[in-house]
Amino acid sequence: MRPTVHDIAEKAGVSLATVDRVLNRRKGVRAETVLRVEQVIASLGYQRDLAAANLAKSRVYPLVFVVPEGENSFMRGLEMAVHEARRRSSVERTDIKLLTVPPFDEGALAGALDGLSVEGLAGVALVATESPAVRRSVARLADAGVPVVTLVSDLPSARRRHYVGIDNVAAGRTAASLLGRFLSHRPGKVAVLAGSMLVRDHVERRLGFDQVMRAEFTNLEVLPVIEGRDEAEAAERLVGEMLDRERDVVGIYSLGAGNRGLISALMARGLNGKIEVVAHELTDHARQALADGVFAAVINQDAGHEVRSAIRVMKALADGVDLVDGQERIRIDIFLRDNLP
Amino acid sequence: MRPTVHDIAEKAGVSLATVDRVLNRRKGVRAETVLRVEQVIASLGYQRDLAAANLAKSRVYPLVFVVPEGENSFMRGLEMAVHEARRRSSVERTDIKLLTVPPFDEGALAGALDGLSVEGLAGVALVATESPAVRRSVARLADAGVPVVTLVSDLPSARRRHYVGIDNVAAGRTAASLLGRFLSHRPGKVAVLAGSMLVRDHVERRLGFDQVMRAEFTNLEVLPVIEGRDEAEAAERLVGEMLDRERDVVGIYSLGAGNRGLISALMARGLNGKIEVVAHELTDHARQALADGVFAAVINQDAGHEVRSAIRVMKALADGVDLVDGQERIRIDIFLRDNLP
DNA sequence: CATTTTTTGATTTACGTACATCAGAAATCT
DNA sequence: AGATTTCTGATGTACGTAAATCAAAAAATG
Repeated sequence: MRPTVHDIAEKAGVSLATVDRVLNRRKGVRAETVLRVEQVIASLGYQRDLAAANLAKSRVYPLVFVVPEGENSFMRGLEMAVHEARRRSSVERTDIKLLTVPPFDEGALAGALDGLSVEGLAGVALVATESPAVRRSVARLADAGVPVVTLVSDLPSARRRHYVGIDNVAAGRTAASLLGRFLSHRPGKVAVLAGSMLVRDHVERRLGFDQVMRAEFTNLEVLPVIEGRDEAEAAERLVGEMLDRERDVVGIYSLGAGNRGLISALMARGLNGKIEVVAHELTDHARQALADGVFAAVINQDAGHEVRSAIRVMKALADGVDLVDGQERIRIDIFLRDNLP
Repeated sequence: MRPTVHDIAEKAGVSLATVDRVLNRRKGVRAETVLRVEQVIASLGYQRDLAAANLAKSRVYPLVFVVPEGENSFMRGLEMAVHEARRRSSVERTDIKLLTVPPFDEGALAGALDGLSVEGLAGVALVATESPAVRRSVARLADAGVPVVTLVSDLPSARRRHYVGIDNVAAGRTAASLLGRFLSHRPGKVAVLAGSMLVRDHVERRLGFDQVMRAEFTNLEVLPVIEGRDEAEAAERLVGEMLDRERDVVGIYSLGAGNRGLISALMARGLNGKIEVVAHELTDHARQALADGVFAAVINQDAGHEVRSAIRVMKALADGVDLVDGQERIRIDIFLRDNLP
């Protein structure tokens, strides 16, 4: 049997009220007594029963998710996952608010964060855009004692408590490794399509991709990055121009969300299947492209997992409880035509 | 606010005791009254507060894991994951027993299951070996109302309630797809090293592998399966003989646990890096082989995830609660040299 | 109709914690 | 020393459910 507050009170020779005061850091206890009680707590290895505590407090966890709006399918999937989680709110004692902000817009993101009333907030999860204003907004929340978690794209060294998402450098390395091996020492050029170099995940993927390309696949020349702002039209146009301009393009790494445009550009030129493409995020279009042989591989992160993980992490941080690390590591999924779920 | 038993009692015009009797299927309530109360429960959308109920009952979940013993590194990892979970027992209200049985031994497994006292058992998770005796033992547990879950290797159509593990056909297909693309239309032979065709996961992986090989990579000839019983020495000897006998072996799919033996056989002949190898399970040896370029890819299932999932599933089944499906889907991890964690 | 059996209500205790109140003890100050 | 402030104890209520007891009411039985 695990020890209870009663056991502590008895062993420390104090009343239940005093134990409660110590446990919940309420004032009105002599330092000396606090120490004695804390020693007993440690010696008994007491851990509060969170379920009982939450019951007594009628605890709910008010959480906020901030996600970029727009046509980006992955973000829409993330939003759906948040709604999904919301349906479990009564069981999980959460109260989830979802905010959407214009993509790649530091001011809007910072503004949304600053607009949050900090009162009783148990956690904030945001898809981060790199900027000083956003860092300041995160710092404000942190100062107010609100656990902040970054989602999908990190903001390292900011005062976020945790990052929920894949290792994007590793994702880029994986993409390069797959592409390089699929092209097995055939010479040629490789193009990279990104959304924007303002979001960290894209920067990191590119970094990882370049690392491996340069080190292992010297037969391939990596062309300058195309920034399609994660919009289908822009991506189609830019990729089209590149394809018309360059000769010997044998591979493309699409590390952002412009997949629909990319597919159109390839199809329009009858290059589908002739160029090896590795893309990110298993959206409907990407899935179709895989099945059709337009994409060779898709690297994915599971939005449902990420949202559930973010919720677990925010609750744990709010409660000051340990995380099960392995459980919160978001993994890189690799899909080929033959392992589509 | 979600409705409580008090709300039900009030609205149904009965006492709390009667509500309790209905909710917990105790006798002593007229059929007519039961109906009325149940209607109110449905109309209010009442859901019992599991945390409060477990608190009142001082509920613990006695669980049993049955895992094959022996040198199989993956199974040892699984065992470690169970011990890890055990450390969280007090928080998760579990009481976990771990049994090990000789591998590939139907009788031993069935015996272990039959030896379990069913009293109050909240769930059993086993790594299944295909056999009528095992099916019977599973049926006995099911009859006694104990939720049974298969782990890693399934026993479909038996009375297990859930399977926790990867889709092994998809894994085999993935392996074939990777191997085929890495060898990009080079002609040659491909060998398959399995543990035993008595365990379903190995059978299914082979099936998926053959499907894709036959359909997409006709340039490659798949050699008859080598059964190494997941033992290093046997695997080394059998693979060695195969390598000495066959010419033009360009790829190997190791779908079982004989990786150490496989690596030795390749090294001894200086074939490391010359033959593309796709293997299963990211053990220490496999990791090293990946880093050294002996293995091209490793397909993995995360033992920690599987154990945690099995526990969640058994608890949910014992409580008659819905699962979050997406959360319990075990994913196929693909590791290349460049995305090793 | 009386008797037995079944059903129901009322009430209480428990689970482990949170939190509030009030009185009394101990320490600190004047 | 008396007054004030700071601690501490005792006690009770609450959270939502489980479970037990006993009495009363209703129904079924003879």
